[in-house]
This record gives sequence, C-alpha cells and structure tokens, in this order.
Amino acid sequence: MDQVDEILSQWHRERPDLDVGPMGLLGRLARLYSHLTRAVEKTLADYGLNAASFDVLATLRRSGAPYALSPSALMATAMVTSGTMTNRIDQLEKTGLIKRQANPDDGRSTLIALTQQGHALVEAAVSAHVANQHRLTECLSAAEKQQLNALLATFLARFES
Amino acid sequence: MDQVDEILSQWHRERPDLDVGPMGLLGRLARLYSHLTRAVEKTLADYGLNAASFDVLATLRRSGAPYALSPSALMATAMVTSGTMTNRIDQLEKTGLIKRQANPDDGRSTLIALTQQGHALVEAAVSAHVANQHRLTECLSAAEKQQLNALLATFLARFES
DNA sequence: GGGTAATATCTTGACGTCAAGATAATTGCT
DNA sequence: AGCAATTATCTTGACGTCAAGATATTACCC
Repeated sequence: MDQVDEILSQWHRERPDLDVGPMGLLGRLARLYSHLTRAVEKTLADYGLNAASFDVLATLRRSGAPYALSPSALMATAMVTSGTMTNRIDQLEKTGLIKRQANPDDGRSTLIALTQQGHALVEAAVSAHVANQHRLTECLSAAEKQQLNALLATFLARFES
Repeated sequence: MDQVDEILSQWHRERPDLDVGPMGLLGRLARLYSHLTRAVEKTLADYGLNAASFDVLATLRRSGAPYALSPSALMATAMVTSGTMTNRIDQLEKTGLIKRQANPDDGRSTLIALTQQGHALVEAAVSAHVANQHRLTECLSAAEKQQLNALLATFLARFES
C-alpha cells in the first residue's frame, strides 16, 4: 500500500465508476521519473551541468568525431522545440563548452561543435552519470531490469516507430 | 533497434568502457514520460487545465467532502515546493475553481477548497482523463500492464517508503 | 531564371518550477 | 508567562520550456 495505492483507493471510494488501473501505472511512472530526474541532476550539478545541458554535450560526444551536429539534429534526439534548443546552445556557448560554426553546405544551418573544454567535461560527467545510473537501478535484480526494460520498449513503441 | 538502442550503440562505439544497460532503461522511462505528459495535457486542455492545475483539483476531489486540504497536504502529494504550490493556488483561485479559506484550527495555515465550479469541472475532466489513460495504455496486454505496474512499484519503493 | 514553397534557426512573451529567504503563527521548554 | 525553535505559507529572482511568429536560405517547378 504505497502512496499511489492510496490515491487509487481514494478514487475508488469517491468515484467507483472509474476504472483507475491505468492511473496507477502512469502515476507510478510519473513519480518515478520525478525522483530519478532529481537524482540525476544532483550528480550532474557536480560538473556545473543540468540534465538539459548534459544532454546536448552527451549527444555531441556520442556522435563521434568531429563532435559536431546541427541544432535540428540535437532537437530531434532531445525532443524539444527549436526555441528550447537555441536557448540551450546559447548558454553552453557562453560557458565555452560548445561553439557555433557555419555550415559550409547550407547557409540556413549552423554546426554545434564541442570545444576542447566541453569534450573534457562531458568525458568526466558521463562516467559519473553512468555510475550514478547503476546506483539508482541497483534495487532491481538483473532479471527485473531486463523485464522492465523490455516492457518500457514495448510501451515506447506506441509513440516512436 | 529503436531510438534508445541507437543511442546505446553510439556509446558502445565511442566509450566501450561504459556499461550503458541502466541508461537504456532510464532513457526509455524518460522518453515515455515525455510522450505521456504531452498526451495527457492535450486531453486536459479541453477543460482549460494542464497537468499541474488538474493535479490540484483532482487531489481535492478525491479527498472527499468537504473537498478541502491545506497547501502543505497538496504539496506533499504533488511533490512540489511551497512556491510552486502557492503559484498553482493563485492561478486556480483567479479562475474561481478553488477558494482560500481560513483554517480555524491553525492561524498559520489556510484551507484550499473546491468551488462548485471547480467541483463540476474536475468531475468532467477526470472522466475524460481516465478514458484517455485507458487509450494510452491499450497497446499493452492486461498481463503486460500488470507486470509493468508491479516492476514500477518495486522501483518506486526505492524512493518512497 | 523567377517566384513560390519548404526548411533551419532565432526571437518574443508567457508559464511552471525551484531555491532561498521573509513573514507570521504555533509549540515546547524553562 | 515568556522566549526560542519549529512550522506553514508567501515572496523574489532566476531558469528551462513552449507556441507562435520572424528572418534568412534553399529547393522545386513552371
């Protein structure tokens, strides 16, 4: 009987006509997301980053040399609007972790590239981040992690595919 | 090979020293949350609400008559700070869906109560919201829903208990 | 080639959230 | 009773996000 069960129990008392099964599932997912986000940001804060800025640096890093992508490509993987990405890029450029370069092939576009400083920072941050992710999920057995991951993949396919 | 797998594959190529298993799980959870939040807000928008304002109205509604709770109680279930809850209450009070009442037992506190208008709105909105939640989860079988819910409950217990 | 449509990014204004501190009332200890 | 600590809420300033529109460049087609 956790906090989500308590919510479902209240709805059952007040609105017995509602089938709140899915609400339990989605409620747990939302609360879990909230806890996880806070925990992740706590670790990234040690590197002067938040989830948003880390996401940009990490996307550039894992894209491989020369560690440069267009704002559009960054928007797509981050699932944010153009205005949001412009703001993220502005902030990271101010702190010298990335730089805007002209795109020689398309005058409408620019290329966002990791600076030496940005590369070094994300290299350290991603190691700490991955270690933190292990710590956060170690409450689940290997089988549970595998099972949960598979179910999330099935669910996610509803929205991406 | 979905979009999350693509990310893991990139990391494997660039940083083979990292064990990115947990990153896949947490990444899917985050992307799923993003899709679900957007879908939920779309439905609530038909009632002039967003997830934040609906959350307050729904918490009051399911608490039962007289549909009144303190800001602190609302903060606890919503997992937000006092400043956030003050702002939510301000907005809902402006639109006449809730009203602040003095708490006769504690002069520091107030009671947030549903107005007649707020009660009527949340009554309709929660029906649509629950129907939408069914629609969003119908890609999963009953067994998958049950299994996923159980795993999320186990995971969530790491943070709440 | 010239003009319309499509694409890529940036700008603006509004909103929700948080951290830190301010204000006010209550509780507990002596 | 009186005073310090605690509790409950509100205030302030900053940040990240979005929707809608603006600007500039490229692509397409007649």
